[in-house]
Amino acid sequence: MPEGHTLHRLARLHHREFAGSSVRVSSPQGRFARDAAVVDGRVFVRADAWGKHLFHHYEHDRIVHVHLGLYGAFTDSSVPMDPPVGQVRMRMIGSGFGTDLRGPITCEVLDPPRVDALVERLGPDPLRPDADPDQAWSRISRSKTAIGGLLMDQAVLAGVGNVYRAEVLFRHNIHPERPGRAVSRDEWTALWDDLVSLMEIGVERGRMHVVRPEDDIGDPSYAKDRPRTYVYRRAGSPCRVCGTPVLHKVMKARNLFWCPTCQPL
DNA sequence: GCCTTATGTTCAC
DNA sequence: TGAACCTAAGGCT
Repeated sequence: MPEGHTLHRLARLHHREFAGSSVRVSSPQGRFARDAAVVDGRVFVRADAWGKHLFHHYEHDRIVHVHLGLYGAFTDSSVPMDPPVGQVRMRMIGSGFGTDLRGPITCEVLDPPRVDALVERLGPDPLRPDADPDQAWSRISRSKTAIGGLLMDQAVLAGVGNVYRAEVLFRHNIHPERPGRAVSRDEWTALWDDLVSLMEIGVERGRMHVVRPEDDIGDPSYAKDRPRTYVYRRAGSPCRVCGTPVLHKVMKARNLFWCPTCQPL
């Protein structure tokens, strides 16, 4: 589930497993081969994440930038690793830990100025301690755009994706199509604080957990492999709070879900 | 074996 | 606004 929490969890894992020693980096599939050769064998200094972007900092100012896109994923294993299976864009082998990256939308080597330029285009990330929610508020409070769209705009807020978008708006009884400037300052503060805690839980558990215990009532048809949610992917099912069928529409090519009773316009 | 689906982004029109 | 793109899994035939 590559929303911001996934990338921060990966950054934490990669930092723990790779930082401080050299890493073998290759591209079994070939598409990252030229860049892999640049960092192969260098010392891995640190990993960090901003929004949905992951950065591996190697010695001598070379940074591997990864964006998972819709279905990129890392598969971890012990060392020695088995021969690569499928389309492995990047293989990393450390001492005792290795990982394969498949299906990212971006995997490239950058220098520090290019990383700075990239990060400059991103809004505050609720998972970063230095994040300033006022920066997002200044955009939201002046915008006619729907809050559901603004939360997904990485230049406004970095790291929130379609699931957190739907769930946090439900938790605060805000209709996703309400204009940003019709969101009050207090509502925004509450939304931000909630995103911080929900996404931190996501990092800790490696899985989204957004349903309050008192609302976590049975839903036997719910697929095991997706997070238990209030509205995301629950179109037609009764709202966990009021029982009204959850609504769905496609908005700007993304699936949007909400409860018309709990989230009146 | 083929079709659909997905938590995202970018580019063309 | 729609299409394209990166890949794998699940449901279907």
